[in-house]
Amino acid sequence: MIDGTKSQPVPRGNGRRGAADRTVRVPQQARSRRTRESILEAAIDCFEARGYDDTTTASIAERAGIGVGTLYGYFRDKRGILLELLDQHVRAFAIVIVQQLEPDSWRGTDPRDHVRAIIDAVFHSQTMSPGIQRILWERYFKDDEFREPFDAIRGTIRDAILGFIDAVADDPASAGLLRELDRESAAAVVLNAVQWNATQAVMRAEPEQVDAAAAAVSDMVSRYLFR
Amino acid sequence: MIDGTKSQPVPRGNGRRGAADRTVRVPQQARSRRTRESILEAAIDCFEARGYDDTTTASIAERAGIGVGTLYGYFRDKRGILLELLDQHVRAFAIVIVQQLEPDSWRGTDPRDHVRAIIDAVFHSQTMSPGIQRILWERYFKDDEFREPFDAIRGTIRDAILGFIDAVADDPASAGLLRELDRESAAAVVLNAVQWNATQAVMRAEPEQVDAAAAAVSDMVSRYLFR
Amino acid sequence: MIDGTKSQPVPRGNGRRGAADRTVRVPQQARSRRTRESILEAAIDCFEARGYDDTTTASIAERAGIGVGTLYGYFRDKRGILLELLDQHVRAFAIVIVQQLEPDSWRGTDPRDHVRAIIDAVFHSQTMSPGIQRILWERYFKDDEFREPFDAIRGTIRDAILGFIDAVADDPASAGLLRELDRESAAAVVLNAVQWNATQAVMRAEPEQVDAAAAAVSDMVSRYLFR
Amino acid sequence: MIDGTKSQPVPRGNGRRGAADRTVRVPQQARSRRTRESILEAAIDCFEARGYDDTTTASIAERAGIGVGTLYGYFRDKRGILLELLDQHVRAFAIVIVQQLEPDSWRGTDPRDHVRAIIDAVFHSQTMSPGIQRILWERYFKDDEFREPFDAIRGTIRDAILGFIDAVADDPASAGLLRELDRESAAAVVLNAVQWNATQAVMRAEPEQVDAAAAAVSDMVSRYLFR
DNA sequence: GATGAATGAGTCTTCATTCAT
DNA sequence: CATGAATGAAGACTCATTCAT
Repeated sequence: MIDGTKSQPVPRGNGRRGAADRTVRVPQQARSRRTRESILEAAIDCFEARGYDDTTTASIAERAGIGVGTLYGYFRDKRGILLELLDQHVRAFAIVIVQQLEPDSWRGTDPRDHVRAIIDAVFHSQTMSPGIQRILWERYFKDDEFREPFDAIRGTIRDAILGFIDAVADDPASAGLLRELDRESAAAVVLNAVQWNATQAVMRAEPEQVDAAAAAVSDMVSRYLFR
Repeated sequence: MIDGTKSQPVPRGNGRRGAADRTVRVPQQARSRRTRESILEAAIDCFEARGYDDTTTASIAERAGIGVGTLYGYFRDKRGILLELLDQHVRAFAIVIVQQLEPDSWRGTDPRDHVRAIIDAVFHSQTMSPGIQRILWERYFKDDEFREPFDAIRGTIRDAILGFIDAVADDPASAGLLRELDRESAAAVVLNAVQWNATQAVMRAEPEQVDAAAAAVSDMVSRYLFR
Repeated sequence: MIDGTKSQPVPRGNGRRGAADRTVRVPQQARSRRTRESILEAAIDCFEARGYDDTTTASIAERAGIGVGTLYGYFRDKRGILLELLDQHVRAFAIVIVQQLEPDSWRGTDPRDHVRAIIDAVFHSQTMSPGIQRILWERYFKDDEFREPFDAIRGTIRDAILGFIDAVADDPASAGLLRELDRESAAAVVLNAVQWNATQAVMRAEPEQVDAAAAAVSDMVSRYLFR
Repeated sequence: MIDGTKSQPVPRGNGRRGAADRTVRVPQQARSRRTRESILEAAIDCFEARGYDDTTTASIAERAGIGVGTLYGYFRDKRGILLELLDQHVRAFAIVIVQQLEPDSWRGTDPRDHVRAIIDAVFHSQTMSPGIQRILWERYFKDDEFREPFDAIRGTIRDAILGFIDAVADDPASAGLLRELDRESAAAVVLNAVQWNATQAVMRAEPEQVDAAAAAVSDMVSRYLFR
């Protein structure tokens, strides 16, 4: 999905590819694709309602209106479904961020405004429902195989931030704007600061707080990066 | 949550109080206390080795050198043990932070230096082993009843930060040092930024990175709070 | 079972005849016959590699290069395939034995030499791969419906042995050669002794042992039957 | 069990000992021992009624009047129960045979009579119910880990037979009685001949046939071994 | 005739918790 | 107080077979 994108190499992959891929249908036909979608939707509903561990594959299948066996035709196992959700949601999200950080996206505007805009977008993007987000984080801490693709995506974003910082430094139009920094660390620190504040904001989901937090984080990051 | 509270009564307790406290002994006898300790130690070892869900109560009991039944004399259930661990470790940690943020601890010194010192301490405090920390976070996202006391502690720290900011504002010696801020939001944002960066640093555990990250975060927070 | 039968109509068939022969095509067309063969070959490969229970019909179909559904056009079910294998392999084997035991095959030669030759052939005939043989025996003990055709074939062979004994007794050229025996029991006992020793030899498959065992069994049987 | 026996080292063992023995209670207490027995009895009933694969652990537990979990406290798993049955039945049986073949058991009597007596005993010993015997053989062909202990026991018996043959050869009282033989092969061949004929006889279980078969096998073996 | 997606019944095993001793 | 045997609910996953295309 979002395949045309030729920019950043946001990491792909379902994990255990290639090995014993058994049956796992690769959906090309229309109906197949729709079945796959319905499973994913059903999974989201179930995961949000009862959490990952307490969701049975049977309940997902039932909600999707198919047999359990069918579900296993589309996904290797329960984790495979969540992995797909991670892929869909987080990657789509990451791609946007990465795109926004590319020079072409901001050249000509004030980097500070751009930072503010991106952070605002991060806070307000409802790409992912809070429920799934919580599940994703839970698995992040619990499941090593899950943390890997998750961290890969984080790494991609961090690199994009670093690229952004470098680009600002090199941009004549922004001469002298950037502070003296350990850019590597700065990129990571900014990523974490934004990510965690956004996560907390989304998880509490009080609209006003979200705006205030977004503003505060923008302020902090701008002051940190720029003079 | 514990919102107006300016004082810092670092929250106590085992969570589910009030229900039916049944047997759960409050150990006063020396031997009882030692047994309780040994359970906690055994639990830490097991949790770190295999994670929370994959640790059986039987294995904890065995490692502690007692019978399974005995374990249930000291803790309501498996979660009760982790809750206690949260209490012990996180509270101890929180108390130190809160203390450091009290006016008496820094009056006379440059607030910027103080911030740097505290953040440095947070990053380097080995209070909690990475393994347990990971498990604590996992439960944070998974278990509502767990999130509650966890957030309570976070609230306490955030309040302490807010108190610190207010104190700096009111301190004649620091006149004009503090930036114009939405202090409530600032406190929360700073807490999140520091906490998550520290967590990531500890979880990856590369010494140099830790130092660099600590420095970067200090820099960011100082620039944000102060002129 | 086929008791009085002196003639040797080596039993045919797929077993469950008469029920509802539904689709199961009797292949007359050339291509059909080849498809049937390819299924059988694929089944042998799969059964040998993973055993009967652990072989899926899907894997057989895949190896045969056809769809699962197609497979069910040629065989009633999974067991039907093994039944066919039993039929093909064991019957072919039985026919040879039975033939060798017919008077026309040995009249004129010393019966003792003939016994030795047949037993030698049984031990060395590679008619059936050890893998399939093991599976056949496994089903023999497990599946009543399977034991039936298997025992029918054994009965045929036993009858042939009995016929051989009788013929030797009646043969003027071998006058006085045969010992006084309960011929019915003798035939069964000899069959079992040869069969089981050959099975064990094949299953262990150590060349020298096979020769030694064959010689010993020949010796034993000859001494038993003849003066 | 039968521990005092200082003779032949009939192989012991439950297979997977030592590794992850988890809980598996070693029953010493009276009640424990009785529970263990009741599980074994229930298992025999179930295995005979429905076969090994079609017997659920739940049905065994139910018949034994205990919870499923309890069953797993006494046996590693379903196979562990059958392994124990193998151990109890086959070993007890083997020990008797081995004992009978020891010089002390027959010195002074005619070896031919002794052989006849032992073979008769083998055919008539109801040590093992036909149902379980069938199951045991089924697993023998199917389950590698099962074949091992089974073959170990067979090896022990074969060695005992070999010892018997050697003893007869060396016994002055039986001078010249033994035929010239490849004794190794002879021992194996005799074992197989007796074993398989006995198995078939038991599985068909027609009393007269059993007697006739036993007599015939005795005759064959005697003629083979002795002048 | 061929296909292969869909089906769903069926099973072993784990483990937190209790309670009789 | 300590013990540890007993409990039994609960769930992921497989695969032979069918049938609409």
